Amino acid sequence: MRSTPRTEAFPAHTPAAAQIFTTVLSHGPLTRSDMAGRAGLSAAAVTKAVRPLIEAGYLVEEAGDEARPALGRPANSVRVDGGRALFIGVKVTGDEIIALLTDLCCRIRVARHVPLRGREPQPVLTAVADLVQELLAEADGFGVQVQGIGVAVSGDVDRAAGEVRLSPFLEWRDLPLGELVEMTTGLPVTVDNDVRALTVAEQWFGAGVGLSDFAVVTVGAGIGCGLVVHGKVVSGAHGVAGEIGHVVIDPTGPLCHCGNRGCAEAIAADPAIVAAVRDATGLPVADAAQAVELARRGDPGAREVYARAGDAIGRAIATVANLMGPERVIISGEGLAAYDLFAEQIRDAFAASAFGTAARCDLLTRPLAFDEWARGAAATAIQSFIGGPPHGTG
Amino acid sequence: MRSTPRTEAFPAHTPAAAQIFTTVLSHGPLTRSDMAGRAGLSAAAVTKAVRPLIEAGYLVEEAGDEARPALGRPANSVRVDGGRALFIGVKVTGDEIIALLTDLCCRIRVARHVPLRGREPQPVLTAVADLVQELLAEADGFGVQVQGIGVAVSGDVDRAAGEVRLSPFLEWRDLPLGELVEMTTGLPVTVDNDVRALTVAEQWFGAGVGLSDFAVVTVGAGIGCGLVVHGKVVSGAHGVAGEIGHVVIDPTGPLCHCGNRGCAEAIAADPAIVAAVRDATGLPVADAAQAVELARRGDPGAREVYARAGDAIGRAIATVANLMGPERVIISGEGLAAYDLFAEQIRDAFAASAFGTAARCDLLTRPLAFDEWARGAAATAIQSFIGGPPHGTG
DNA sequence: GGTGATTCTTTTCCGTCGTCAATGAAAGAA
DNA sequence: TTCTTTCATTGACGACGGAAAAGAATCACC
Repeated sequence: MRSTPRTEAFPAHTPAAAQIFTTVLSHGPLTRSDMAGRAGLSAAAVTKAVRPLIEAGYLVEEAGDEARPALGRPANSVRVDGGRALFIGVKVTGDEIIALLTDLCCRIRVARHVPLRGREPQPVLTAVADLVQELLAEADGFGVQVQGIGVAVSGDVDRAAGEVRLSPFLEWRDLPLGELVEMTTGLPVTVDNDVRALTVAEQWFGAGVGLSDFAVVTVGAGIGCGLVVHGKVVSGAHGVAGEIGHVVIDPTGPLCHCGNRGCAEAIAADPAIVAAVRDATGLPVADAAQAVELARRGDPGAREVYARAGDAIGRAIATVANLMGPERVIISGEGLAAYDLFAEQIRDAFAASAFGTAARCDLLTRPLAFDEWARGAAATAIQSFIGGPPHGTG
Repeated sequence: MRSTPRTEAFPAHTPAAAQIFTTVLSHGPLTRSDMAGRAGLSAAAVTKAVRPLIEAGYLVEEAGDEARPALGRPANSVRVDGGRALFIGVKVTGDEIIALLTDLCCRIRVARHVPLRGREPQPVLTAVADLVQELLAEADGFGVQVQGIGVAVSGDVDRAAGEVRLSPFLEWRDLPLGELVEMTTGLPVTVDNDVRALTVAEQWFGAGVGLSDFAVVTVGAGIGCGLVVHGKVVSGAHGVAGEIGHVVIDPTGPLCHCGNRGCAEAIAADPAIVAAVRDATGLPVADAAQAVELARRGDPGAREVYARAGDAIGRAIATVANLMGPERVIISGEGLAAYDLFAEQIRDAFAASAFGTAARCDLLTRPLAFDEWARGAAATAIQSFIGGPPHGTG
């Protein structure tokens, strides 16, 4: 039997140190004067912040011999030692659990997933605990301690309290998930909404690095949106934000489960597309993969459905851009498998609906690996571990 | 001839002092321990921050003899001395200029407005300069120095640079308005977008006090929206945000000047309403006042137009609520004169379209006096004068 | 009218953090 | 070798805010 995992504290005792560290984490190897510039600190402050982090092994000096400016003392780059700590990210969906072991740089070391039968908290918790134990065993193999667990769940999640307030997919309500997982694992647990977790991953390790205002739009079983404004992920006063799926695109459109007609989700989410393709073609299309295939083979009905979906997504994104003026929108999600089928419509609809300079916003697609959601969860765990102030603009 | 105005620096040398001051400014008279609690500082820090502000006359001790808890040393309340400094707020619209003299608490002392003939920068600047001179003369009468001028303009404004990048109403482009007004007045000038200015006024002096996430929606000649997220007004990466007017409500609706169909502005802004009422009734309705009157007298066509407008506004607000989860939405603007005609539809449409806990968001109407826009401009001037970090959550 | 209890406020001391300016270090250039 | 350039470190310093203790103002009680 394994002894209870021990976690250690991250040695960033000052806000500046945490800021320096996240800067290096996001922007790869940096020289000390680079850090000073990006973080808006003096060189002296950087030296003082970096030393304990190097001593603790979280940062390492790098023999940065690339493209020196040939004059003056060469700069010493510093980078994060990803192998210094491990984290576990868990994504719980309605029918499976995905769990990852990642390093401090959020690089995936091991991935596991198990199908899920029941949705009661009890069996789900047991399955999560089992997966976590497996990954902890793997971590032992690396000889590195796991410092935290992130759990991502769709729905209304209170990260600070570690509680799932309402998850329609899982039919959970007011579940102190963080506490429960903490009890079975003995590790610090961060619970967050899945889209927000993905947004954190993009902000720290992805296409949102260095941006203070951007959005992540996910297309798949549902349509979601994570927002970063003023350098921080938006949670909303009541814990819910980014509900782009229920932006009404066409008041005469199909009925949505929320009760309205023509929500983006009722037009462009996978179930809606499958249903619409079935309607249009009369064929017994069972899932999104079949719908995509049909469209790729040129079925006009199916193609039309995808065109409409792309239009809806583009207009939903334009709505976000008009309201918040992000610098970039990152489009992601399982639904991107069909991107070739609606890319044009998304861009056209966005261009037509974005108003004024909002149209300057940069649209970026990012194919979503199946384990990306769990990676988001790991990112929240890393965030909690490092603590300190939220990611700045640098 | 008056001597060149001299402005003084605000004596809040530490961020904590500025925070304390804005807390008192927004939350009225406060005892020192109240401030400490709200600002998250120690009592000692409050004492140290308050003293220089009292010495400089910006704060004054108040004989707060109301409802003492009967035990212990009575608390001394402190409040802002509004009369300590004056500010000028100017709102430039397509056909008139409104200028206000306000005190430090943004209370209006004197209001002036003049019609505007040309829209060229030159005559507008002259008119602004004349109005400002008049108000400076009034300020002399109070024996108090004017410490800054705020100018609010619709369109794309870069506050930091003091430039109007694009104002469709005024047909201005890349105009260094701040610099120009500063030259003619010798006072520090803050230039900002009109809706954002109004939002600042609500955040510091209105219904947004103490909220870290809220929205201001204005209904009138256009439909606008100011957003506060994480305690700061959202400006967007490209200077534009809150373009709620071009959220598409009904893709089959009337053509909007932006080129799309069924934008909120194309349904619910004054010109759209007037046009629709004309269409519906066949009467030569000239302006919003006549349309309102017609509807109030029970004309079914006009009533229907207002009902549709209310529905559009409610859905636009729900879109904002779904995306950013504000704690409150403040509805304002000249269009509120017709509030009785569409209040019900706004609330119904909002309730129907707001998803999940976003519906908990609190809808508040705030009748807009004609000079409220200029007051927003004054608020931005006050904000610039005080400097320091943006308004916190407290 | 003391004396004590209670609460608000101020004072004093102290630790922390980050900047400034000077110094040291590592290269290439002259 | 010596100078120049750039990066990095050091130590002195000052600003800021917190902890704790003292002071102040009131009421309750004897």
